[in-house]
Amino acid sequence: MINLEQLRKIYKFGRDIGVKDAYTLIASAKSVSFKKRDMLIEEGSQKNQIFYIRKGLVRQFCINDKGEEVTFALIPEYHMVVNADVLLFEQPSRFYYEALEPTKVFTMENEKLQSIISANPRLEANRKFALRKILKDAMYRVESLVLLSPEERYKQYLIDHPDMVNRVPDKYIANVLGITPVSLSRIRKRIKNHHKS
Amino acid sequence: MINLEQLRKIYKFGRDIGVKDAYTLIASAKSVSFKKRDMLIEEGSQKNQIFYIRKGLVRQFCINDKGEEVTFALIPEYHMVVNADVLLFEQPSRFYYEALEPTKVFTMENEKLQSIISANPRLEANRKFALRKILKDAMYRVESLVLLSPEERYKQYLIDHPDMVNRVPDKYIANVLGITPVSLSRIRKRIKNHHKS
DNA sequence: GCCAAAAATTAACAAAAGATAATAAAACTA
DNA sequence: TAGTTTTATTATCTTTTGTTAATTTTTGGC
Repeated sequence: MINLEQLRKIYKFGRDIGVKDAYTLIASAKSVSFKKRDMLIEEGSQKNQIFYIRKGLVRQFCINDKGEEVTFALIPEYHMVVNADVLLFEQPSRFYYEALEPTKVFTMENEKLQSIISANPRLEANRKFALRKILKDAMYRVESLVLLSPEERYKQYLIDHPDMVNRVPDKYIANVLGITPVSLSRIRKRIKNHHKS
Repeated sequence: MINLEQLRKIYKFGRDIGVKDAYTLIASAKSVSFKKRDMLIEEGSQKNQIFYIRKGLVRQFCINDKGEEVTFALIPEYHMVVNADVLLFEQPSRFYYEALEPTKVFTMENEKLQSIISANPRLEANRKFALRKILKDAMYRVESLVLLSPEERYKQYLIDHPDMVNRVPDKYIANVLGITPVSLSRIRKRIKNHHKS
């Protein structure tokens, strides 16, 4: 059972949502737990599912032409997992979504979510809020990739996600920043040395 | 005066919009023309204006710490200009928006746009459509920056924006791709040579 | 068409990044 | 805890990029 305190925390992302509306959503959502290394979404999936991470950490990755895994995003608790391929690009998912930690989510078919929102106009504001958050994150990331050097990008990442570095291997973070693990290791060394002097 | 054919073309971006609704919007929008090098938005602006480019080309750029202009985006006709700083990040614009060609836009205060949409529920679908387009573009760009090398990124850019290369200096495109103009020149040379062999 | 300004290319060098492999450190498991 | 596996670091070498400046090419205005 979920109490009000938890509810408020869960809906941290939805600044404007009321408790009643949150209940409406949660009541219709499936609550699912994933063990470490379980897949939330497989490559090729066409299912239009939306996840909300209550607890845990999800890694979005694809397999490149050399057969290597490339981590594209690290998505922690209080964030949404939306599959852009299915939701926006109307194509099968090119990405896997894997739980890196024991992970608890609420999940719902997008169609169902949309019909619930239609039936509860107050939720519309929340949908807008969630979409804006996703857009903000994407914009912010474009900015850091275009305007910052890899080293600056890593420093900013540490500021923006201070806990992430303790939760996942560096090689995942390297991929997210668009560089190789070897290069990240060198950047870390460089920063350490500059700091000493 | 604007005829129906023009209207359909203008609203290319709004797949689902009806002619009546388009008129509602256009009737309330200001139609503005910019000469080459005019600024649509200045750095520091707090105005929450939305632009729709009917014709022309807009360059979004900022000034970096060395005082150099860095082009962040190139926005051609049939696209929206939204100032993410004001609209999403609630801060003064860090960017300039400059017309690179004689440019005609429709423009409206975001508040006004929102109230018109509230009063015309059919427009809601169009708002969603426009927002999704912006999100798609941002996501696509993140992907190309994270997963592709600069050379691959340039090749993809040529495919996605085949006309852009004839409309703007290469140095702007280099910035958009997150590389220096010198580096882009070398990439172009490399591609030309590989193609020959 | 000529001239001035802007842009693109090239050169030369330094710095950083990619690739691959070897080694060291850490994390996981039996 | 010992042993295995994974991850991080380091080394070596190649490639690419950044930086700065010189040179060539292109563009735009008169």
